[in-house]
Amino acid sequence: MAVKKVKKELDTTTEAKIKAAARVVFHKKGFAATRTRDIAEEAGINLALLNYYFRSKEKLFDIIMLETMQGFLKSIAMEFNNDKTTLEKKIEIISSAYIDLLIVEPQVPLFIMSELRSNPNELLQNLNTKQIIMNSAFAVQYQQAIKQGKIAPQHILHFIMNLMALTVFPFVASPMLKIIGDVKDEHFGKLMVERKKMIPIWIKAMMKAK
Amino acid sequence: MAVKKVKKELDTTTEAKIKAAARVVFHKKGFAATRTRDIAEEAGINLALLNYYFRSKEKLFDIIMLETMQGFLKSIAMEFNNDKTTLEKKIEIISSAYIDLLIVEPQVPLFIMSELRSNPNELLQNLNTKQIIMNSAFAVQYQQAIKQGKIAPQHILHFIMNLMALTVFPFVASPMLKIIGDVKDEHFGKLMVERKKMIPIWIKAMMKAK
DNA sequence: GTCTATAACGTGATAGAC
DNA sequence: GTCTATCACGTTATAGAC
Repeated sequence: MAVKKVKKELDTTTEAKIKAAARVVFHKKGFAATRTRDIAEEAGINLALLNYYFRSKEKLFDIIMLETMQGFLKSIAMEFNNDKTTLEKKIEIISSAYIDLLIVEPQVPLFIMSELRSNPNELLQNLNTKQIIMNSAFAVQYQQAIKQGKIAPQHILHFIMNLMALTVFPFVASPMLKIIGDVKDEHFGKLMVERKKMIPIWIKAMMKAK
Repeated sequence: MAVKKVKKELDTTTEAKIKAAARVVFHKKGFAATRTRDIAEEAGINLALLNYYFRSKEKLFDIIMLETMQGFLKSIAMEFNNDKTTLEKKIEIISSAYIDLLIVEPQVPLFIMSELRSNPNELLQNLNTKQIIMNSAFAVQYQQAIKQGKIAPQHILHFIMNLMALTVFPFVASPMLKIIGDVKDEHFGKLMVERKKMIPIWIKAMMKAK
């Protein structure tokens, strides 16, 4: 059958299998600690194929890194630029969507942050999330709310830090939290679900405080 | 002079120089990405001396890791167990002390968290911070405040997560935040100082919200 | 204790048969 | 496209002179 492969089958392509495996292993161990052999094994393919399709470990990594960053920032960036929703609604949507995302792929934030630490962040410059967020519909609404005295006059970066901190940090710190708090995986999951309700409430309280 | 070295001089010992260098490099790059040669160079000593004093890269790493974790958790653990201070005062002291600490060594949390990710956490088990926090004076005060209706009935781990998130996360995520927010290092530092004042205010507002 | 030289090993990448 | 075999190199660790 010389029929062109349809999209559904893309995941079973050798190339796709390698990418999927690379994603898993890189996310779990980071660039320096993963061996190309780990990826090949995870993908169930031969080591040579990795270089055949992607030329080098680094090239493969760059692809995974870029896609991961895009996936991670896309959800905020989009909702920040949605001019149909109120400030409060945005907070609910973002934190809820993020926690759902992180329950599925809890290693992503730590992966991104630890890789960004050493890398001369050329990769990031390409993601034009930069001014997309600071000039977003959200930013406008935020400044308006301050002018109207609805929220305390705090730098918008504090807001972004706080929102991300409350949603993302527990996943980044989970190994430590599980030990400090002596919490099992299942219980930890329950706490995260609770946070979906609480974070918007907490954030709103914070924004008014001064 | 066969006089025993006094404490002040300990830092100039070869062994101490290696440890100090190892701390710097491991914190910056993590275990997998650092080469013993990097440490030797940073310490200004010969590579062979590293193995002479510490037997292996891994043994040296374990020492740094343990000391770093202890330093990082000591400050919370101590204040949590201080029964002379009120709940509110504890929050102020902890967040302020932490931010001061992190301004000096901003790489520490990311180092700890990324190394903890892969490691079978035998190291952590030794730190008996485990039940020290959950059975602390703070924990008692926290439960009392809930009973007295002073704060919303939320699992104490949520509180710990929130306090750590607000103080620690900006340092963990700083590379990303600097790009998203287009912030220079100097401005970032100013934001962190602002947070010393704000975090206790925010936390108190959150604790009452429901 | 400190150095140089080198051994022993792991890992990324490729050549070449199929 | 996929495999086996192997190269080339960097890195950890040690032997042995000083």
